[in-house]
Amino acid sequence: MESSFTPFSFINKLEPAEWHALQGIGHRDIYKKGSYIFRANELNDSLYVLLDGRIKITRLSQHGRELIQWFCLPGEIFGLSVDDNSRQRGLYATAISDAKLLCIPKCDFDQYILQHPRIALLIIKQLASRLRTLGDTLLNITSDGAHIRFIKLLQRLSKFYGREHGGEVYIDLYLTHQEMADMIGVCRQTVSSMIGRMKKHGIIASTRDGICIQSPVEFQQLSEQPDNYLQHYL
Amino acid sequence: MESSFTPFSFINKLEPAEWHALQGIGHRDIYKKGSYIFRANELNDSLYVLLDGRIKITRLSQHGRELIQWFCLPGEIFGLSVDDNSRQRGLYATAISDAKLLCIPKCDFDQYILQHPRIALLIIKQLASRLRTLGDTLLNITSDGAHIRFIKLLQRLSKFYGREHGGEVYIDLYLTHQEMADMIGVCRQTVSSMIGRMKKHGIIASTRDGICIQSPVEFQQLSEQPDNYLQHYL
DNA sequence: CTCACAGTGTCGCATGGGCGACAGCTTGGT
DNA sequence: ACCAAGCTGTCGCCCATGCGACACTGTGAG
Repeated sequence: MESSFTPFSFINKLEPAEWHALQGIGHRDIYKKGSYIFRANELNDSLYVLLDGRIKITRLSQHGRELIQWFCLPGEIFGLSVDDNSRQRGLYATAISDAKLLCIPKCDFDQYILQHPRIALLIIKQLASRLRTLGDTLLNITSDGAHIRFIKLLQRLSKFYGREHGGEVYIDLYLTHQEMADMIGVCRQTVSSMIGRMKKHGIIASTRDGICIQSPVEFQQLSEQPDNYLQHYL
Repeated sequence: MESSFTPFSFINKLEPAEWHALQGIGHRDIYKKGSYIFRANELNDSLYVLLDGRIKITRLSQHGRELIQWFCLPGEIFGLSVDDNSRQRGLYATAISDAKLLCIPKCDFDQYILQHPRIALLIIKQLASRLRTLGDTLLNITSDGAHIRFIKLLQRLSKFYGREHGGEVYIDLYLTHQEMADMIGVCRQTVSSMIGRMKKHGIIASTRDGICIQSPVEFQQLSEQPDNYLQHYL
């Protein structure tokens, strides 16, 4: 289980000795599907490394709307964004499948970093990369209409979770329409109807197991079309 | 000039020796108002510390829409988000007033971090905090209508750049309506008319020098109202 | 097997807010 | 002092999307 991690794995980048030391300062824990690892307003000074399972990181608006910021796959580190003053983070982490975690108290982790400055560079790189991704998403959401938002969502997903096979790209991540809607800030029905029309046009296929982009090249071209073209073509 | 930095200053948190060492690995440079420090697709391996002046960090959509992600004030460090592979960052940094910078090659900075691991913790904290802010913005933009987006923008701005004086909060940052629109993904006219109506209601005052929130408490309450209430009240 | 519930497909309506247009204003350059 | 260029205020039209409603399907628990 813990042997094959994703390309974004933090663990993969550690030397065996570093990884061993890290395990020494944390403890392992198991969370059942659907349970929270942390909540927005909890006082909580831990960091987490996901060993197995899948986590979603979300925010909640005043009015109950959920925004999914990203998914963590095995090997990734998360929970870095505790605010030192309030000791809160404004985020929720929820296990979307049973999950095995390494939990590390923040103060111990800080010590660990001081002793292993190389790791600091990894963390900085990782945070910088998330910052870029999040910024992309923000740009996408403020400046594009529903169609392009959705197309770019699929592109991000396939970049992170995609698997190519015979010219098609499979996204092995089962997401409900509601969840996708929550990632791009549109309503569920809009996602449903976009998927419906894209299926009709043979651009994507969608089943219980995930979504498949049938022609990545054509799909790429779609994302470059102006919004109003898509509205009428689709 | 370089003596009084903002509360978010990176420089302020350095020991004199650390700051001295940092200056040793960088060189100073001056950018005129309106010029780019870096562009999205430039190969560029530098980090920057802003000594004096003001910088805006933006992204550009395919179709020419600009999104302002944040402003840097003196003392802050920026440009951390270079992608190691592409050596690009997808971001623009523009001097919005004449700016004095310390420019540091990334590889030297990495060495510096390895030698001063304490700094790494500062950087991590800083990035985590930006990540939180950006996530907030994203939530705000996906789940709220124009009014609340704008109100929360003013709240963020006053948190970062505000100055309290006699129960009122002054935001000493001159922004055009267009710029504010670019920060929350609405069009210029919408911002203009919201400002107009809020002025009429005596909630804010806006002049050439910035915006003033006349009653922060009342303003806070506004942000908790549902969107449709605001649409009719304002 | 069957019932309950979660997820999906699809209407139709109401409306928020984008966008063009254009008339004042400022402001800075010469 | 004057002009050009950029910023602001304000209309009005119109369309993409949100939202309620409801029927249908698939799946997991008992």
